[in-house]
Amino acid sequence: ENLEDGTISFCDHSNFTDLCRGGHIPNTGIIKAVKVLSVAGAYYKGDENEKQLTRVYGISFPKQKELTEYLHLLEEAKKRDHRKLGKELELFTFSQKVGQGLPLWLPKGAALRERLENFLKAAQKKAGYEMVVSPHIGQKELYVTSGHYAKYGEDSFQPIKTPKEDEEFLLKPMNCPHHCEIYNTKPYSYKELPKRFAEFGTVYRYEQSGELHGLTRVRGFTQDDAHIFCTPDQLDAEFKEVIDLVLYVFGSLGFEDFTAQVSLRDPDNPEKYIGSDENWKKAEDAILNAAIDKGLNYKVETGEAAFYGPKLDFMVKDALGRQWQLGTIQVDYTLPERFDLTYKGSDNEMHRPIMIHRAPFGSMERFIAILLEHTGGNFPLWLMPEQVIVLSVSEKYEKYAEKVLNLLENDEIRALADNRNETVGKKIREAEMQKFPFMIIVGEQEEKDSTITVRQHGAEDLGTISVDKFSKIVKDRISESLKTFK
RNA sequence: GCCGAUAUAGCUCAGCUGGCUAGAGCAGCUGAUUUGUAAUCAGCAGGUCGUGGGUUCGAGUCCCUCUAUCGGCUCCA
Repeated sequence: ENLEDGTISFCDHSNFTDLCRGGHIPNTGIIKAVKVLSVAGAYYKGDENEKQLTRVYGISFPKQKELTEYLHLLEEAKKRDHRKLGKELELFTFSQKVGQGLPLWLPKGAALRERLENFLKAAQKKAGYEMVVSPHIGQKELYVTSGHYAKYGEDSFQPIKTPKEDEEFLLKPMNCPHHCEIYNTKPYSYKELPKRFAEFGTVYRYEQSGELHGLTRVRGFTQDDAHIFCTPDQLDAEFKEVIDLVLYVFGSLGFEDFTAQVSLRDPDNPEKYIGSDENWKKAEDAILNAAIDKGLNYKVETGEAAFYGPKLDFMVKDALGRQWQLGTIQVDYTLPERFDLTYKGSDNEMHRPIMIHRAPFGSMERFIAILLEHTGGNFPLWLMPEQVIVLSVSEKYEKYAEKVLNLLENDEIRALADNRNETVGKKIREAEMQKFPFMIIVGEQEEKDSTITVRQHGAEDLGTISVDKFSKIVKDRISESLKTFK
């Protein structure tokens, strides 16, 4: 039942016949090295309303050696897990009391976030964005207007009541409606467009409990959000400029292995989407054209669009090969209509602007998680919470260590000193484990000659040099890795 | 939300088929040591064994509830 006649196939093994798409081996002698990796439930036909079956995941290799190598690789990948590294490097944590999926950012993690934000802010400023700020809650009416309430209202954090009857507020699950209202504060001429409103907006979504996953899927997160309001003539150029910005962000952070995914609507289920066929067609064409024009290596996925418009997502894999969406760009004709956004054209008539939603990181949380897994905690030098640690050979050289520290701080190098009563060996071991890019050792010889001895994490020692020379090396490395936008 | 597993000190873990005041290493504190490229030594302190209930003479250990986490599924504005 439920299978198409003529496409059904079977596999036979002596007295056993399996209904199967194919690919049975004649006997198990062919697969030498077998390992069951996990057992999990899976819905029949991938449908939540169907029964759940038990799926057994395993892998096999022609040789035991290859299996051993593969298992070793898995172990190595687990060491790069952002949940493990986040704990070890004291970047973020979770608390059962605070709540599921609500990350707490520790000082080092918060500093890292801030640096990433400033990096993007600088690029956005050059690209003509203006920063705006919107509140964390909004009246239910706002989301009824946007259509989000009808689509997600039941499955969201429920409305907040006030002493006043019939008054209801929702925790902000996205920033777009707010930005539409910001656009709506005054009339625009076509000469003023595009308007580009950017905000690091923290949003809250009631994700299913089983879906939460470290920092990659959480219930409270900050989007590096912006909405561009432009004329139809400007759409192509604006969309391409956003692609350039995303590629710049990915390039600066060493993401080379990503795929672009063009998500279109499922033409067989039009009830899942809002907006006219004509506008969907226009939006989908605009995205496809931009992807082709920019020479992106993209893949089209039908039925993956957001309910209000198609999107271009930048997908990156984590340490264990699971795919995550980072950057996203979406074309939207629908919200401008729902919020009755207008501008006056050169023909002296009122027109409807087109809205582009975009977030190059996607969210700060997920981006940092994937960045952690990709770098194994060895972030680009410019992003490192602490770039240098000064290790004094004994407490006798504490003063000199402080002096070196001051010199580095004057050169805007982020450094700290370890003057504890411990052996050099121990200080080095701990600094290595904390992944400090540079370790400076100072003792009797260095103090006498006013020099420092530099050890690098994962690279050759720099030997004994002057602080000035070291500062220059650090600065050069930073400018090498961090190119400015445009 | 669903299927399955897990939860012992700040961290990583041990605790056999239920049986004395629950152990170790690291981290912490105190003291000694003043150190030259991945762990100096000694002592001390630290745990209502995730929560609530139950079975039992006796529960970290067995059963149930809830919470959180992990692997998948489904979902992802």
